[in-house]
Amino acid sequence: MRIKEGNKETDILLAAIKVFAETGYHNSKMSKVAEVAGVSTGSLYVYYKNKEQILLKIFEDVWKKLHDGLLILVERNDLNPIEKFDSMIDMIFDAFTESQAVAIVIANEQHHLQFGNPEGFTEYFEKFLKLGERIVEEGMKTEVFNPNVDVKIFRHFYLGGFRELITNWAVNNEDFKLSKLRQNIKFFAKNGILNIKR
Amino acid sequence: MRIKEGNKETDILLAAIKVFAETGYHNSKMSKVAEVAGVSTGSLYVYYKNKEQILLKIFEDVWKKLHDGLLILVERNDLNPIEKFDSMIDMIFDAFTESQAVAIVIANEQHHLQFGNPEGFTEYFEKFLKLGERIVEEGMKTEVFNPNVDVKIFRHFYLGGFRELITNWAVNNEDFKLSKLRQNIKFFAKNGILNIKR
DNA sequence: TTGATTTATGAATCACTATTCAAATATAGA
DNA sequence: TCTATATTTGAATAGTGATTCATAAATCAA
Repeated sequence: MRIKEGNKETDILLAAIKVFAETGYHNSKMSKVAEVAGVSTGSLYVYYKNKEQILLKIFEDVWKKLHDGLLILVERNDLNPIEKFDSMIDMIFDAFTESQAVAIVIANEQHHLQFGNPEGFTEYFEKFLKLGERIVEEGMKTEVFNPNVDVKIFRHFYLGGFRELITNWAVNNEDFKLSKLRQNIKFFAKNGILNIKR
Repeated sequence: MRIKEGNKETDILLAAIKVFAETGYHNSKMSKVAEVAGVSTGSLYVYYKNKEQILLKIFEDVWKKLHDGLLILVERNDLNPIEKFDSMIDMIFDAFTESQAVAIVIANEQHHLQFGNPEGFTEYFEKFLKLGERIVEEGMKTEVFNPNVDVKIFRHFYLGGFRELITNWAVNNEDFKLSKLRQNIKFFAKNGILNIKR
């Protein structure tokens, strides 16, 4: 019996993230991924069924991690909705600023995956959204959040803004200070949802 | 001498918008575009240099139209910054809700084009952004807009939100009422920028 | 009607690259 | 050491689809 040397599965995934981020999924060659991973092209197909499955794995990992984190947050009862909302933004922010390459891949390919696979490309993404909505709806019940805001519209709008901003940071990170980005995003998001009497 | 019959150039562009919106630029075949346009594949190359040039033309048309409209708006001196800001949102909203297919193409391919062509994929997009910034900065000078907001961050965030929302409307338009979308977008955008004393 | 010129065609070309698979290699246990 | 089994390899395959170009068709002017 022979044992696998090293961890090619991980090597391949990391290489794919790097290559996809640099040249975009569609323009990335499997041979390049293999080269960066330090394995043969044949090995790619030992660990992944095909090119698209590699991309899906990248997404799954990101959204699963976010989902699991958010699940814990939602179920805490020592925090009020505003505190949860604030933590949620931090959580998303941290997940995407942890790796510029991952941020770029997610931002660039989410659309294709999301609308290309009608059944939903990863269950964790859908579940993650639902959890986020729960936090917002909790806040609406106690009227700390504006109950007139449409949750679905809110979610699309602010996630879209988030995405665009993070991509631009990832591509041109000298233009943005991360601390300022975080502060601005929180400011925008809260202004959009807090119930403010004027 | 022979005169061209009909307007194949336009037919091809409209067909490309339709096909690209349905299957995504990368998965769209030139033969399909030709079929929908009712011309031969050879004709595509009489009117456009290659596939990418067709995509670029779609973008150029959209951003040029928006740029020209915004230029007129910016230079009016019978409107204050808040009124201009409001009109600007209407203008963008109308441009993208006019054609679902165009909205989908723009939303899906803007990233690839924007970051694939470092010199800027269309001058009109850049100029359009500059004009928008001018409106915001005017408002900051008179302090009707919050001068602490970073214009660049604001712009990326709200355009990103806009984009995400419009795409989802274009793909699943039964989920969103257009009037409600417009109202919500204005609410979010103004909440993000207005200088409100609390 | 004819010839010149422009426009349109679509089969053939050509480049590209994801994927396969037969062979080679490495390891563990006997 | 030797054999069985698992792993790795990369050249060959195979499918795709953008683009080309020789040919045909249409129009106009003479």
